[in-house]
Amino acid sequence: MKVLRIPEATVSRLSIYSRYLQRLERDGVVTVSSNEIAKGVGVSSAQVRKDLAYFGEFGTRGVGYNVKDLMHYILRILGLTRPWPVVLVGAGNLGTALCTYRGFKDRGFNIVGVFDNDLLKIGKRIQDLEVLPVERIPEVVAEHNVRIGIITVPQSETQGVADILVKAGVNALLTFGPTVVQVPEDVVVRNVDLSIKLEVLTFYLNLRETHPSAWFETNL
Amino acid sequence: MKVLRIPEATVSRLSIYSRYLQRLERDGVVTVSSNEIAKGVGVSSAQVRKDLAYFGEFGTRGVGYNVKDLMHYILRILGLTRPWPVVLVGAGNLGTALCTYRGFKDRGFNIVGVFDNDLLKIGKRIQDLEVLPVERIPEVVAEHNVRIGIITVPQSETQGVADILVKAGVNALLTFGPTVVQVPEDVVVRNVDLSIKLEVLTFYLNLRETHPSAWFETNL
DNA sequence: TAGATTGTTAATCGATTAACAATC
DNA sequence: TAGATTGTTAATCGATTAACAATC
Repeated sequence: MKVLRIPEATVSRLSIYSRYLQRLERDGVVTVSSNEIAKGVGVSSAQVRKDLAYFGEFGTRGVGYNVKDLMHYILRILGLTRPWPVVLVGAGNLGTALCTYRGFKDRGFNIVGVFDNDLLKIGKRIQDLEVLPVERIPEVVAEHNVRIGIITVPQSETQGVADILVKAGVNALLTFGPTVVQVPEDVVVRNVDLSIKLEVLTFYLNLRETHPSAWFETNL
Repeated sequence: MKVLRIPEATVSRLSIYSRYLQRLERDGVVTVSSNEIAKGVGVSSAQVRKDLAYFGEFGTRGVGYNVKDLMHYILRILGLTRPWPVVLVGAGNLGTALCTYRGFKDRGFNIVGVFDNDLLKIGKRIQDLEVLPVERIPEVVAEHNVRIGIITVPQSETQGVADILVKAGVNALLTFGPTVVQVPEDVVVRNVDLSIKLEVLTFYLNLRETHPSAWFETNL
């Protein structure tokens, strides 16, 4: 039984490599070395080769990698060679921001449904989508075979919305804020807590103020 | 020369512990053990004790930690015992979402200025703030002694805005999207790329589809 | 062939965990 | 004193890096 254990950091870096390769391709570059990729994105060349080695052999010794091919391989590893329909629950400011965020569409994420339970928001148009009541989640998820849900409702409602999405068949969730949601173990959840991000900054600023900088070293 | 090397994960966890402690305090809990904190936030109790041990001895052997005291110690470590003025550049949907996000104010982050260079947005009111032209960044940063800037402008303008902020005296930045900004080495930058987060999800979904699940194991 | 760069192994580094002496 | 839990050390685990044989 083959066991493949991939560091999450590797997956994130693959995503970064693929963007760099897209830029190289736009610039007409045909071949690239692990060393160039490494410099381009700020990691070591051994790291680049190791990350790729988890998934196969994509280069030519003595030559390097074909930009277009490698980009395509990585996109395939990340599952990005096909579009992913996504539903978004919570049509507040953050939800609206994510709906209009071009970075999603660029990578093949299509928001196919926006939901809210606020009567003032239902019926509103965001881009070319109408905000629908939460009750219609199962219908839209089934229709588009949606696997991914983004939850941008207030913290207190996040668990409830997660339950509805999971029941409807969604098996990957992106949540925001300090919430931790309980889901069946076959559902993947990732969370973005912007306040924690800011607190990493204040920790660092505070440390530098309270202690002479020469005395400390952090890996932040 | 004392060298203190703190894993960034430790800092993030401290932030999580402090929220959990706040909840306990609201519930009137006086004492808590590392084991209870661990269960409450989903890490090991050794991890909790180790994270705290970087900064001092906060507990009583045989008893545990005083909830209120420990919470305060952690907030002090994170630099959160004082308010932090923050400026936000980019008054689009994401910027507006962050301005109205209560999670920031709850942790002492006060947005004291919102800027944009779009004439249609300048003068608009977001909460109790008026959107100001980018030219006024130095003035506001100086007036409130701002150390932290959040950049929510389009990718192509991020570097330029970072330069303006750094020149104005800001030394911590939070950026969004796939951008990597160049800053002097005394400036701390953290980035949130929501698309990468989604790609971690698609990687996982894709892996499960393309390979029999029993054959693989990831640490995602 | 000489030069270059990959793929991979072994060494290193760093973070987490287990275990336990200290001590309330 | 007996029971509990901390603070800390040493062991373990896992990820990164250095180095080099393979090979274009």
